[in-house]
Amino acid sequence: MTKSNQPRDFAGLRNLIVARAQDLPRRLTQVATYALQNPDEIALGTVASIAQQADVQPSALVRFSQSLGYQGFSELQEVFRSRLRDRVLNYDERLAQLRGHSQIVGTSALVFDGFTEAAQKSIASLREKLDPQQLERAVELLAGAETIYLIGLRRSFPISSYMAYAFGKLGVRNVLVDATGGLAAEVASFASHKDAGLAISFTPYASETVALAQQLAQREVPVVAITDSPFSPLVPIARLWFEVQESNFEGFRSMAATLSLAMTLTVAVAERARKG
Amino acid sequence: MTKSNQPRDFAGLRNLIVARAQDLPRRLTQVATYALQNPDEIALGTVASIAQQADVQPSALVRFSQSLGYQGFSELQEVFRSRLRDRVLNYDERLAQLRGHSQIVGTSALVFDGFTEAAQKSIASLREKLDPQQLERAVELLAGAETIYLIGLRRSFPISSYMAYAFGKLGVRNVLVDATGGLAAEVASFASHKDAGLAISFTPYASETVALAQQLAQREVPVVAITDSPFSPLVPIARLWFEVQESNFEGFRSMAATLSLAMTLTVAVAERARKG
DNA sequence: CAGGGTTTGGAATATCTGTTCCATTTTCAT
DNA sequence: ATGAAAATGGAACAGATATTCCAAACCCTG
Repeated sequence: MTKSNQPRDFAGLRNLIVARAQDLPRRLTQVATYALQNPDEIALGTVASIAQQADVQPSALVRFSQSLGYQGFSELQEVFRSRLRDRVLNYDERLAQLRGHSQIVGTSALVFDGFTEAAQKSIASLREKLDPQQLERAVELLAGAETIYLIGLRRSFPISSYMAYAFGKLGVRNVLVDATGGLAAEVASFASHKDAGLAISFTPYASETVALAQQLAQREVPVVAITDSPFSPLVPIARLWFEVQESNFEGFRSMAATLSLAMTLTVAVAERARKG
Repeated sequence: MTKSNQPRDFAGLRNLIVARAQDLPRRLTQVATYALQNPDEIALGTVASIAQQADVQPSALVRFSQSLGYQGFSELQEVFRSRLRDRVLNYDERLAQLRGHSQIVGTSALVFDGFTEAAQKSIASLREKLDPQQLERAVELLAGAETIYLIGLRRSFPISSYMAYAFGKLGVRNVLVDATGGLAAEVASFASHKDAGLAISFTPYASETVALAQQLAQREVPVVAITDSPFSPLVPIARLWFEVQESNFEGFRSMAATLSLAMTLTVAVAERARKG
């Protein structure tokens, strides 16, 4: 017991339970079956509530956890919770998880693993949340503009600069309002109501981005925003806005979902503009 | 208070929070923002742990819940938990299921679907192919450099500009060699063998990128390359190179995998450099 | 700038939760 | 059938948790 190889991730624990289930005492097998069939209950319930539903004593749950090598039920429950949690394991947890898998090849591999997982999760989550009609409206709005003003600084600059490049290739008139030369405000002042703006900003919202978007809005230029919360300062300014929540690893936010949305907007707008 | 219209489902609660957030006291607004941005933490954390992460007092969480009409925090938490229960599948399971069926509404949704699919595929494939030892060597090489010269134009510019931004934040000396002002060649001529270059280029390889990388290599500056084929003109120049094959949709290449690799390099290099 | 109400921090408290322990029952080898 | 070992139930306990409460700080309004 306490073999120190207790899995920290759900997949591993699942395998362990399946493997050990048959040569466990009767009550504990009962717990094992229940656990695999109701993982959400294990994750969210209390010892008492789970025991009642699984028709065992609370102590059986603790014993079950211990027989799997965990210190107590709470430790096992943490693994079930990680399955529900939209959080990429951190550095140490990742290390712990890889122990024994014998593919520890270096710390940068861990970082890579973390970032790719964060990217996958971000994209999956956006895919679930994005409202297609909202997307359609945004495309329509932007496609109708004479010129599209792209606003994205700091972390969002890669996104806006990508769009500027791609729009250029696709023959869509656009202006990348960036900070080089400090002419941003002047550039934005050329915009009219026939144009449109696309502002991208995430916590902590760069004040220049917000100011520029505001400037456009005041000139009655419709603005589409990509941001990360309903409380973003871009939201009250924007005609339409998208909420993109990126998973993060070690405090660094993935940008995969935002980039995918940006590419979508670029291509869809270009297509729409060409057709009508 | 206790208006008996407290939502029991997450969507309703979300709307309520968004609506009420602005006319709540300062601390409670802070809680509202945190709650919407970290719903999983609210669902799974304890009052103490959440309070710490949101940087408020535990009592603020209870007050927040009550001001929304709930009896206490636990009641509010139950709603956040229901959201996790309803989400039947976890990310990996969902990822597998997404393949193929997704109800598509408009044509732009189709584009979105295509791009996210391409991004997911690219990341998955890089995850399989990437050699951890190669990654480790690249990190070591770059971390040892006095200054890192970042070369990426056109389509690769978002990547290199992201790295420049992140390196800057992390205190790693770097120069983004871009085309603005036509001074690229001069900038690159400052590099010495104590520095390192990172060149990013994909088909059709921008001639300036290749030329700049070549210039660095001739000055005995070691160059790490990110490119898409063993036949890339960067390969013979580079000390080390990564092959990143991005899936494409309608001829537009995803950049998700490249971006993930770029983020990995940035963070891993910064960490390595800090340690020595 | 004074005085009212509101908001906030932080300690005190009452409740709930996981865990332990031990007497009782079951199981199984002899 | 018998005794030892393992498993089980259930109550007792220790610790953690949500909640309450009150004094201090903070805003406004007049």
